[in-house]
Amino acid sequence: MATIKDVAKLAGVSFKTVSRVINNVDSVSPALQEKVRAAIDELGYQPNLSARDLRGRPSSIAFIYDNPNSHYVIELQKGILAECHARGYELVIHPCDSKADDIIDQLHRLLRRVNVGGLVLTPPLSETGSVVQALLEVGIPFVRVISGSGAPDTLSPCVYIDDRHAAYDITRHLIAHGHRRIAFLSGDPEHRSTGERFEGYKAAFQDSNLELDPDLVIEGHYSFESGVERTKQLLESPSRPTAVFACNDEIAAGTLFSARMNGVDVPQDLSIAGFEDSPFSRQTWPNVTTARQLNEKMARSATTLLIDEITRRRDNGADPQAIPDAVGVRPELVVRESTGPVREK
Amino acid sequence: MATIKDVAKLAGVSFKTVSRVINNVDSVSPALQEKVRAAIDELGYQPNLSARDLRGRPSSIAFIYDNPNSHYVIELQKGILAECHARGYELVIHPCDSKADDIIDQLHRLLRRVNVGGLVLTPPLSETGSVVQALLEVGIPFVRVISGSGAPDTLSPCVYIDDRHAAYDITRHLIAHGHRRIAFLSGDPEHRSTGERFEGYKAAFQDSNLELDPDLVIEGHYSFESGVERTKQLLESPSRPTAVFACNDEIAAGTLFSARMNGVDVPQDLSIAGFEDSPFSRQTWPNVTTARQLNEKMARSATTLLIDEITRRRDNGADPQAIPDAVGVRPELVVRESTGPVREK
DNA sequence: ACGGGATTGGACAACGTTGTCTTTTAAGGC
DNA sequence: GCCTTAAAAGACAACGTTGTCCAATCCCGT
Repeated sequence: MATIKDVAKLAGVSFKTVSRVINNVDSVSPALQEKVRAAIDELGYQPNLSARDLRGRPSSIAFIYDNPNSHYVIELQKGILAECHARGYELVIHPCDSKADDIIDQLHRLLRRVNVGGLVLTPPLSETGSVVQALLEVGIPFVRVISGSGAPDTLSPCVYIDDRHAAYDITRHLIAHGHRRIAFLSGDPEHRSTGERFEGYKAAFQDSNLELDPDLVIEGHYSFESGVERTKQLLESPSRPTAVFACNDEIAAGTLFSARMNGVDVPQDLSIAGFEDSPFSRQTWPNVTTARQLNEKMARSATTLLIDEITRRRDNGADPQAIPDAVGVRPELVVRESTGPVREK
Repeated sequence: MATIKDVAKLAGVSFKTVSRVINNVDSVSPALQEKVRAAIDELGYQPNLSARDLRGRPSSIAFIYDNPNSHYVIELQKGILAECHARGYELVIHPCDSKADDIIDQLHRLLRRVNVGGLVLTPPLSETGSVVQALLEVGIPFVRVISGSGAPDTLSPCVYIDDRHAAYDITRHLIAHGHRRIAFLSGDPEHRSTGERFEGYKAAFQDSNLELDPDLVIEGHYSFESGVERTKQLLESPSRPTAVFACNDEIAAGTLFSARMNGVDVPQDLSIAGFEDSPFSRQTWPNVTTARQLNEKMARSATTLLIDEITRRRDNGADPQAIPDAVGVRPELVVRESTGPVREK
């Protein structure tokens, strides 16, 4: 119920000055700023968002999602809300069916009804061409959270999974445990993620001033069977590794299986690391060390980008620091029982 | 971008008439109503919610929650959104920590910032006295979703789980399979839910014109052990039942265990029904027939109540039909393998 | 004391909608 | 053709905020 004028009265200044303080920009003397802020605190004043919206300063963003996995959605929502709250925005949520044929229409109606400043799109919507196209036409800012690694284009800012650095982290973890002969079990070579993960693996060796043995880099697929078979080869070869970095948890599970079949103890004889933090990594024994996608963090980063973009457009061009096209969020290393130090001889 | 005036121009009427049509009430001739609606459709006009808000017609409600179970939250959110959408409202979501000591303050700030018409409270917030108290003082409408059965008070409209009717449904299900001797294994007698479920059980017998054998009504607790022990007694007694209605799934699991120990086949020799659709009911073999809480439906009902209340207050007192204090949502019967027809002799 | 620049105040419009009036127009009954 | 009534239009204020402009004030150095 407290308005800007109440604040002004309490602070003993004109309501115009209060407005100036709230939107910081203009030149207000520090003394007055102090007084105004004190009055705001005392009254617990909160600017009325509807009034701002009406005046053309959107104070909300939309979160559009279509994902059956409630856990995933809640994590994203949490991240988005955290940033919204910190920046004084509200969130409008809009679950939908990305395959509905009136999806574009739904979005149009939403954008007419509530004056959102921009949108956060998540998979699979962020990868639906027609949706992206429609938003570009409307000219409203939006950010995409992309499931794959790397940004597909520059149509809008993107947040993606930084596979490369995560792979780097995993490899460094193994190196730190004294491993030097670390095999790389690749996923399908045509998948982008495979290449990214390999780059991280390679970089870790370089940064540690270690030589990488090309014989330990094994091409394969993202499957349990691939892990089983390739590991068998490795264990029978003369240049046996002391550790394996599998390109995903499924492969790692296969590696684990193969090791057990061959009487190889994990992690005493062989350390195994996976990637993805899928259920696989917890259903094996020992549990597999892996890298976990930080969905909440990705969502928060996306929201940061979006709000930056919104304010940049409002303050028209004069970008203090350019807003990046894409931001990678580095998955987190999850150390479990499948990796350990090299066995003493 | 389309405003009321655009619609008016297209329909060839004054913008005031359009406003009247949108808010239906006033007297506008059917012919004009038709024209206006056509224009609205053609333009895809959506009223600007911020403007309405500002004018004192809140067009959003808040969903306040604090629950670690993401699945539960998503289900509720889905139900609330469905109703909001149908009634032209938007949703403001506010996750929070019900045990934070500034929780009341958080709510106050929220209510100042966005002009919500009311709130939907879910457990555990709906059962936090200080929160309910604070909202009453503010005088804003709110609805509570209550986890227990029955409404605790009349401070606000409530939505609760209709245990009684669900128990009725389960008992009727057993009766329909030819069972006449159906034991009732109660939970802790001091729990409200136990009494409610017993009432449903009793009513099913009455409606079927059957006599209820008091020897088959066994007092117990909401525990696996209680189920095991009480079932043992029952199986050894001369008046053995052909079916058991356990007050929750945990008891039912105990009953199942006891039956197996005594060489009793389920469901051939004994049908068993539980209550709650907890993980227990799916982890046993055979899976237990039970009653499932419909969270989405509860949330939707709550939202219906809330929006009804908001509009009632706006149109000031003149309540066309009174809004109920409490609405029960009847859990759904989930038939699984643990219940079947009475064995032929 | 005077000019100049920074700081603050005041007046006003605008955003899109609804509520309250008053006025015009149309329709229907004698 | 006149009166009554209902339907529609019109004018205006209001919600809280921001933006634009201009006037008023203050502090500073000369």
